[in-house]
Amino acid sequence: MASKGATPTVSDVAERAGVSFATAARALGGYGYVGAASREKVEAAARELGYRQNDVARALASGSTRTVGLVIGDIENPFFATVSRGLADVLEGEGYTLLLANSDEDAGREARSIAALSSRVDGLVVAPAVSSGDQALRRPDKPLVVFDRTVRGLDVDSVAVDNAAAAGLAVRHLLELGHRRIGVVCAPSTISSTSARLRGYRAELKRAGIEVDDSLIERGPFTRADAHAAALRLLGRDDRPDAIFATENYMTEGVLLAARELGLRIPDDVALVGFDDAEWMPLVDPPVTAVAQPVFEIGQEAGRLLLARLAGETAPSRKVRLAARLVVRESCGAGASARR
Amino acid sequence: MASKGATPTVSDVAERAGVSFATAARALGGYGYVGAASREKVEAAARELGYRQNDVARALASGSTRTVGLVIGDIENPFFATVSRGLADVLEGEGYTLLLANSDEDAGREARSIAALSSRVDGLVVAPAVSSGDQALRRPDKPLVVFDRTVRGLDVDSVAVDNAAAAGLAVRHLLELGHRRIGVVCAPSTISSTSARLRGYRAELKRAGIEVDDSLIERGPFTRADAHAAALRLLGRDDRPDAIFATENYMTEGVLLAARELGLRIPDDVALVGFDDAEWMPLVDPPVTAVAQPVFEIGQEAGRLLLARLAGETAPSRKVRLAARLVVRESCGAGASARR
DNA sequence: CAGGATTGTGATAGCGCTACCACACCGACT
DNA sequence: AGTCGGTGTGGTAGCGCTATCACAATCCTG
Repeated sequence: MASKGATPTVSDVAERAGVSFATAARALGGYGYVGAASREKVEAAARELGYRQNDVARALASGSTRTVGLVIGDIENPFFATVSRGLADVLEGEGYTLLLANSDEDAGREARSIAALSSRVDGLVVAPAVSSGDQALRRPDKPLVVFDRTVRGLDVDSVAVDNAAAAGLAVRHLLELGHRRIGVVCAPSTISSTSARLRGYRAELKRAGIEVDDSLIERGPFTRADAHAAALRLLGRDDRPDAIFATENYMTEGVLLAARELGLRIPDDVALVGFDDAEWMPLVDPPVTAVAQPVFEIGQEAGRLLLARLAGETAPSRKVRLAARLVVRESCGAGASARR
Repeated sequence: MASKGATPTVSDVAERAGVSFATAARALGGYGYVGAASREKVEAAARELGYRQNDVARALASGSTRTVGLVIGDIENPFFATVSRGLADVLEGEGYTLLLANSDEDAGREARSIAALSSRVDGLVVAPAVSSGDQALRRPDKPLVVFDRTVRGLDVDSVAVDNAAAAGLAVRHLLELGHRRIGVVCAPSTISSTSARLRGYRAELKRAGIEVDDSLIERGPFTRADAHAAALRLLGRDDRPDAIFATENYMTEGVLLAARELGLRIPDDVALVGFDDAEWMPLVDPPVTAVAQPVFEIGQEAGRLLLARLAGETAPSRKVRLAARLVVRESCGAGASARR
């Protein structure tokens, strides 16, 4: 073994440096006592041999992988992409790496991903696809942080905006501008953030004395294509609503696309308020009004919560609630000031 | 040890099933011979104990992690997000997991990510930030596939579109519509795909008998903010170009934003052709004409190349070149007709 | 019915590290 | 001098698996 062409191990370095395996391991691993002279010899030998430590072996021996698993619905969704960036931002600062798994918003795939990941990570960050949760989530043998959505009866750290209140913001804006028949294009309400947004929508209508018409709520699975189809159904009706609340960015895209195909003008024929802001929203015609979540911060906060647990914190679970804000542009008929 | 509260190991299962460690390991690991009776006993015991195999230990013992590392500039960039989706699509089918690292388009961070990842993955997929490459890339002890960009003198599998030709497509379109002074907003040309696109741009102008004016080429680092600033510089000039070629989606966003701020109408005051299509491009005012890369397929192809190497293929390196196509919408002044 | 192939089982040597222990040495106290 | 804490070093037991061996039992096949 040893020396040949393969990647050098601690033993190889030790031999070359003329010290014991234990000493080389300490110098290389950065633990325990090592004299200055030995350390230098070891470092020189490591450099000459091109030694690189084996993280897998280290993980097995130490019981810590320095890796965090992230399970999300879809990395192509800018919301998740940005969250993962915020998470990576915080984690990488502490030397952790991100292991990624797409659940495709499917409970089965999510469960499998969690199972597969959990033996190779120190902690997990998950946006649970189903609010009823899953065995894998219920007995987490590793620290777990949930974001964007919650799971009934699952008492773990979580971070999200107050979705009901944020949805209220959007609906109130529509109401204030005189819209009364407000439709909704949303994801399945098995997703807790969606159902919370729906709750906020209903509450706001009720407060305004408007009866909720459930037929105005179009649900689709969590994809662009489904959102598009749902929007087409809603806007294709004879008694189409005069405003639409899209509960998520794919849904907003779908409504925009459908309106365009149907030759409907926004906001004149139908107003639109979205949930989740995007870089392109100021750029479309008309610029889209939307609820903006502090997405990057959600990721960062999730990272901080997890880091605290990884550091051994045992306090009761924390629920971090971040504030969302409404970014008013022109798709609801407000401030049609400048252009058009 | 054994039984207590900790996660059960193969030994625990073996003991409970009343078979030897070796037999339990084979049944659980799915290798070697195991009789039907033993297998059942082991499976029952595993179920009762809630056994879950430890991937870290398996990786150390078997020398294979069933994990692939992906090093990209920025997961928030839809291009990379989609590629990673395509990659995951192919890899997960074979039971591989994705380990993700953002390089922020920085050579140093990239090198560190590669170093950190390479001891815990079976193979790497990288979009190299710098065309001159890096030590970590040069002596890959693991299978490596690069995509989108190339590295001088690095002979490894790669997949990308023919960037020069694709850029030519965009520039020719502008030329055919009568635009002569064509500016460029691009990323640093240390990125090989950017420099290839620039090469295509120059070649196309030359072919049309137009002299290249280097002052019309604005470079910025690879961020939205820099793209915006670069676009502002270019469009703010007294002798501003009458058309712009944006070499990447962040650059396209920047140009759109800058034009809007400057009160410039597209395509009347300035035409725009982008590189990389996006869902929102049909939605903006006017709909943006852009070169569309088969992004998902790039990811899939990278996955297939890597999988082949992982399976032991030793053929000389393959360079997969995919075709890009121009999606004509209205931002260059063409077919202001319907909107197809 | 001998003799080889096939199947099932157990024992055990690592994989490349971390972490703990024992020991030796040193200067600095009583 | 005797003893003690701090320091440096080597030895080595695992971490939870995979993989290989040796061996036994069963199965063909001529």
